[in-house]
Amino acid sequence: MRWNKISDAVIRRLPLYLRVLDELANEGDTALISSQELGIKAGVGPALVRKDLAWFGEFGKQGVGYDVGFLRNELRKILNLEQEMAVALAGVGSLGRALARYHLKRYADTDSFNLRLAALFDSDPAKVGSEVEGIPIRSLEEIPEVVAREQIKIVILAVPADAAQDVANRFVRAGVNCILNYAPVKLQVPETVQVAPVDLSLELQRLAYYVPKQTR
Amino acid sequence: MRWNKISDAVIRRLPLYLRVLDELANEGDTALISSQELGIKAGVGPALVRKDLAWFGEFGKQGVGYDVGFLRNELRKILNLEQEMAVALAGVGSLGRALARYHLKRYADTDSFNLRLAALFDSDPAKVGSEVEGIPIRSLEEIPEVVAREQIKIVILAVPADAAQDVANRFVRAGVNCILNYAPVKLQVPETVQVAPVDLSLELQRLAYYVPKQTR
DNA sequence: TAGATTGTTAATCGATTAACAATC
DNA sequence: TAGATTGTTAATCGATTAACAATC
Repeated sequence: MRWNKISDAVIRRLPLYLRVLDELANEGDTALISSQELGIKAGVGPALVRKDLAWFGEFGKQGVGYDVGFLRNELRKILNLEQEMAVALAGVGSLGRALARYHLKRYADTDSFNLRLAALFDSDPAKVGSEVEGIPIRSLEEIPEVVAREQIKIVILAVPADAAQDVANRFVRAGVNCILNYAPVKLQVPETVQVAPVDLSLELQRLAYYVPKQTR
Repeated sequence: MRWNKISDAVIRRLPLYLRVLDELANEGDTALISSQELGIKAGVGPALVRKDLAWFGEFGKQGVGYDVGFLRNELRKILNLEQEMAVALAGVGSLGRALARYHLKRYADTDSFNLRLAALFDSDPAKVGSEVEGIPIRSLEEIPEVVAREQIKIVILAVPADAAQDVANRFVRAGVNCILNYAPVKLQVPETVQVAPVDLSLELQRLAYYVPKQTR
């Protein structure tokens, strides 16, 4: 299985398809689905659904469609969701704390996502040593050790803007190559590292453009 | 000023440019900037910077570049950021609460964004009536009245997945046409309504794809 | 004036859609 | 077999990049 350079646009749609398949699997009454139906439920054209899936193999049967359970399983394999994935959260402010709770609650029981919040980090010595939801808060110095021990693969950055790059660097040096970044900063990272930026202010400013000018 | 159908890809980059200009304006020592420099700082090619800006007018001078203060001001006008914009937050769980604090803190002093968190809503009768950061929590029934009175233009949805569509509908009916959606649900809205989806689990599942399989 | 950089047009690149032969 | 739907190739569409004349 060596899929060189599949466009990120494709990868972004796979979790969308997976979500639809999860729902169908839970309801339990649909064993087969066509690219047509899957597309409608995921908000994607049927041709694009087939093209996306075809990058990874031949998962369907002509004249029949895709087996829900089988395709779901293949997507889980492709997306690397079969094994437990350890995640760290850096920055235990109010946002970080909320994200910690949110993730714990949300992914504890999600069928196709085996996420484990394995560590919390904060630069504030007053916080280090205390616990959130039973997980101890550690200092930034412990990053290399804890990342290695807990096999952490993804870090959620919820630190202030001016600390984000430094903290990101620490995790990258420790071997983490996936960052979910809540800080309003464009992180400079090596090509091998993937960043998912979640930038509230950019989104809100974008939305403001669509507010009708008259009534404003 | 009637700019018909400018691509959303363009609109998404404007807040990026604005952020760079804000920083330069704060430092105060750069009065002029070329598309080259602006592009580097925003992570965009210089030709694209010029093309994006040219959709809205001729803001630069040949051989000179763009005036930082002037361009910043024009972008603020284009993005509708000159006047205070009232925002509501629906769903005062731990995530909603954190977002409320986060927004209040972050945008209280940001120079080019005049956002006011004008109302909180929650369906839980036990929460209705209490306050967060001095803002009372209201019931969903009060949406039409409060939206009209407070001139709310944007809603941040931080409600559970199964409530999201209903709450969104209520705000759309009340006249709100911009939604920042934290619920892991694809909202069905009229064409006139803009949704910015912030979907943690999709992002995390996407990142998981890039986790090296060997070490996993 | 000479040098620099814009605004804009043409060329390229990539992603989506349409079409259809293969086949279940 | 007939009907349906895949996997895939070709056509279209849109967005980015390159190039350059206009001009400060």
